[in-house]
Amino acid sequence: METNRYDHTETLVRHGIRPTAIRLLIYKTLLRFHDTFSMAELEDALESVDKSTVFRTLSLFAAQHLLHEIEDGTGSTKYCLCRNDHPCGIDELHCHFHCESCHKTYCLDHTHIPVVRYPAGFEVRQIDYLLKGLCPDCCAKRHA
Amino acid sequence: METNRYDHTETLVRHGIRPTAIRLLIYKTLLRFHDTFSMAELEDALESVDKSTVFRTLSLFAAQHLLHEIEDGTGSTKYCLCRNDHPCGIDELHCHFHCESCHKTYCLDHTHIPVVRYPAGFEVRQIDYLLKGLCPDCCAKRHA
DNA sequence: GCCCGGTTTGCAACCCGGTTGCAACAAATT
DNA sequence: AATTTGTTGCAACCGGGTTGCAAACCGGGC
Repeated sequence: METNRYDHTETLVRHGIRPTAIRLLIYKTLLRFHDTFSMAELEDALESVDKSTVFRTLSLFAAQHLLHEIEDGTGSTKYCLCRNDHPCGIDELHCHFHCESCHKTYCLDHTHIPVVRYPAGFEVRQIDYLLKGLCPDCCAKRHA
Repeated sequence: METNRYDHTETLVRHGIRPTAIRLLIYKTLLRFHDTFSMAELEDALESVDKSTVFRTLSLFAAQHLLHEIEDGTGSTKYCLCRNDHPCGIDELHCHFHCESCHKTYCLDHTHIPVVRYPAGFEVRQIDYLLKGLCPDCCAKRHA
């Protein structure tokens, strides 16, 4: 629908990103992922777009604070939508959960990262908080 | 000194690791790192040992809970000594700090990982807590 | 409408940390 | 000593990520 298309252009522009056709396509496609996604997953969902373009677009989106980059311990970076158009403060970040069985990484929206007391002298800019274990689906499967 | 050598054999055996010469050498060498270290750093400190041996030894040490594996967002796994000889509970884990300037990763001993309230259904086995920013050295340099 | 410079894209090649198969070797078992 | 099991080095591989380069594209000035 037209309104959507317009919204997406708007969104990119608001983040200082030139809204090319491919960028709009990539943005539209990544909205299909509700939790986090990897570059490879996005590439698969975008048969016709080159890997390097996907890579550069994701890097750009992340640099412009349209996406968060997440390390989930698998060695492959995950991405998720950011709600803000500026570098997020620690109080604006949420926790993530990585399932050791299905390897899906969840955004725990509605959580805030608890702040630990750390030694003086460190200047903290960001905190990654990653829970690991079994997700509800995999817990259920195990008992089935 | 002989006592040290004995201690190291003891340590490996206590963790269910056969104390071969190379493993003792690797263990002795990794004790030189006070915070965390990467496989590459250890390899450099061990000119004569093959990369695959270092890799397999670190994997073994981690599996036997002699080492912790840490993701610091650089994509290269870091290791640090574990004080326990069993899988650590969440209350036995400490936080880490990764300096975005010098790329050193610190163990914040004496910290405990604060536990967040997460949705029901998830079974949490482990938590990674990673602070990022500037370490004391790099803060000081910046103001110099 | 057309040209120009800067930007974006696709392709191919590369990098590098990590990982594996295999053969040689050592150590434990009989 | 012979057999079995575990360990090590070597070389090759893997895959995610990254880069150089040329072609395609876009937007502004004429």
